[in-house]
Amino acid sequence: MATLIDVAERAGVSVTTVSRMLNNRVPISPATRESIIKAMEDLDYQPNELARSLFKKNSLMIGLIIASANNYFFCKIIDSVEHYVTKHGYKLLLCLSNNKKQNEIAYFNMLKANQVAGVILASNTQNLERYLSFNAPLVTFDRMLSPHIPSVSSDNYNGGVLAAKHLLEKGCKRPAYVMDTRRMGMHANYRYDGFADTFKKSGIDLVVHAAPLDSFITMSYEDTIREFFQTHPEIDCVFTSNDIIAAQILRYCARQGISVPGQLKVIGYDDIDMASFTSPSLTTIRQPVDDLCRYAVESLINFKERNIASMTLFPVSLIEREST
Amino acid sequence: MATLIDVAERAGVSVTTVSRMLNNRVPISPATRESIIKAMEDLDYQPNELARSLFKKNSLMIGLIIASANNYFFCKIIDSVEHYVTKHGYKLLLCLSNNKKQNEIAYFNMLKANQVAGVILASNTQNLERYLSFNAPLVTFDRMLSPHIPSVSSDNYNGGVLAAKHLLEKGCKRPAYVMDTRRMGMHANYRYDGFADTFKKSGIDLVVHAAPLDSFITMSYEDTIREFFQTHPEIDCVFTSNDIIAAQILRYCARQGISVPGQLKVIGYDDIDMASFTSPSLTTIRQPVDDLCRYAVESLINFKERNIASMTLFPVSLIEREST
DNA sequence: ATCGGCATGACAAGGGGTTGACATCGATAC
DNA sequence: GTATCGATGTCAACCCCTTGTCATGCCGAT
Repeated sequence: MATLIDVAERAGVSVTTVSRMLNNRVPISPATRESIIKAMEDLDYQPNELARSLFKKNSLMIGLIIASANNYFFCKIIDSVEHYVTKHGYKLLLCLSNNKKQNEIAYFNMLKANQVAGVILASNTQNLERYLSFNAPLVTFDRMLSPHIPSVSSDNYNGGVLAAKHLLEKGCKRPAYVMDTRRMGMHANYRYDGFADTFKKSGIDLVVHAAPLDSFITMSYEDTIREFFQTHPEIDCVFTSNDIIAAQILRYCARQGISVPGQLKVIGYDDIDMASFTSPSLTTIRQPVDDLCRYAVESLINFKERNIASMTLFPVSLIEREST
Repeated sequence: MATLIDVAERAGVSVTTVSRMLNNRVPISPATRESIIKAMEDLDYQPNELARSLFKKNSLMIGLIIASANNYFFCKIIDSVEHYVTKHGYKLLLCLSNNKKQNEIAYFNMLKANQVAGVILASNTQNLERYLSFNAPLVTFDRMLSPHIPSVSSDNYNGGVLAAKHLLEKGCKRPAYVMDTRRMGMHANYRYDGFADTFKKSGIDLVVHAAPLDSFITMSYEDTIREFFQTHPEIDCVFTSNDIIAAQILRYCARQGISVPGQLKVIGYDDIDMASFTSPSLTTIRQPVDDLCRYAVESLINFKERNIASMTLFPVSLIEREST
């Protein structure tokens, strides 16, 4: 690969001049500028980002640690984060942890070793914070690691409330909540709280059914759903902690001849694309994923002081489709 | 961040010794080794990968250029590629091009500037090769860029053959192929060829319907499907160029009261997870995506000579489910 | 006492680029 | 004619780590 020296020689100027031009540090005469540009093109020159970052003590890379790319909701996050990272001239280092603590720690150390400009942590097992030393800005997505680390998430509690109100309006009396295993620090836990609180205000208790840990990584909820229907044939509506569970419930119903929304109303969470592909299409709580991702990325990039620790919630909305 | 110098000072040895230990260049006495390890732990030291890579003239990064992470098939690729990249001690730089040539070129240059160890190109518009200068190993995924660049893909022609044979066995007489827009160099074009050739041998012609360019990025095929059914009400089976189209056809049929597989048999391509979520579940041609990705990653890592240009095809299989 | 081998140290150069200090030189202004 | 300014050059230090060369000191073998 051509280096700065090659470019300078070919353009007949000094290395300093080329470097200064590339970094906009000083006015350059049109003639010089042009000959440098010509030389760069001739040589197909790309400044070595490694050398640059080494000197500047930061690379224009942002790390995203997330459990898997096999889950449709996570894909949306990856897609959106990549978009904003690139838009701001950064690059995305993607780290898929499978939700395992040792992987998360290893990735985190790797990202530090690569001097990343920031890390978005959208995967974690509990008690991770003591392993992380914070020299790069860090923001967590959908979870709270510690009060000192900013987190972004949708307004999960309200999501639960909206779902419950909607089902109450539709006349449901025997609700259920089917969810991924509750894990400490997850904002998603508030979905349940909002949902349960709202039903309780109407004097209605609900059934809760949880999938095994980490089902969401591979999106395999079939056993959970079968089990759920076998143990709770009486329920008349179900709210799920994500659209994937809901979609699989719809499929289960189709096979078992349970009519939706006639016999059972189903409402999901997230509003992934798949929610509108199912049949019947899925009523769901929409998270503004794109906004969340943008905020996460931009808060890393604009990070100044470590003291702006906080929690940022984005509003959710109910999208009514055919399943309720 | 702590540097090598800090570690050496704290361990009471020379920088040279620490570096040599880290790089396994020389035997180190147990006592020294231990005090260095202790110092590294105390200081939470991570060797600066940038400096390391700069000296070694390569970084342990691999770039994946792909159109989007919003498409379920691409997600599988991303997931799998990340897995193998990490397994071999490399890191993944994810680049989402939206299938736009200028983005691809920009990403490619960025990857070169970051001295990546290799690039997997799974996105491209036509005639890209003249923009790429090859100092890093490159492998294309599902497309052929030029005879000099190795490509990996599934055996698409055979996939088409399998689909056609299966439908013929089921007694279909009026087949259709619904696909993404044909683009030059895509291996997926052979799906059509295999499918059409096989039906032609039985004296049967087929209807072809194509979605607008780039529909696959957002997976929006609704208009295409409506149009297709309006113009071709007579068909009795349909093969699609991917499972997402097929899933949306199933949904269309559910809404329109077209019974599957009774009135219409549907067969997809890829075997993404969603294929088993639909109702009825989807018969499809399975690609061994994980094998493809592993091969792509490992062929980059083991790359030695530029002269092993070739095309590598992986076998496909028909997964029969409920839709046929 | 001598020699060889082992573990380590000291030193310098190098990877590619950035930056500050200071010098140079031609052109413009007065 | 001199002061000024703008564009560029020269030089050295620096970012952090790696590596080759040569030196040193210690230990065990002879």
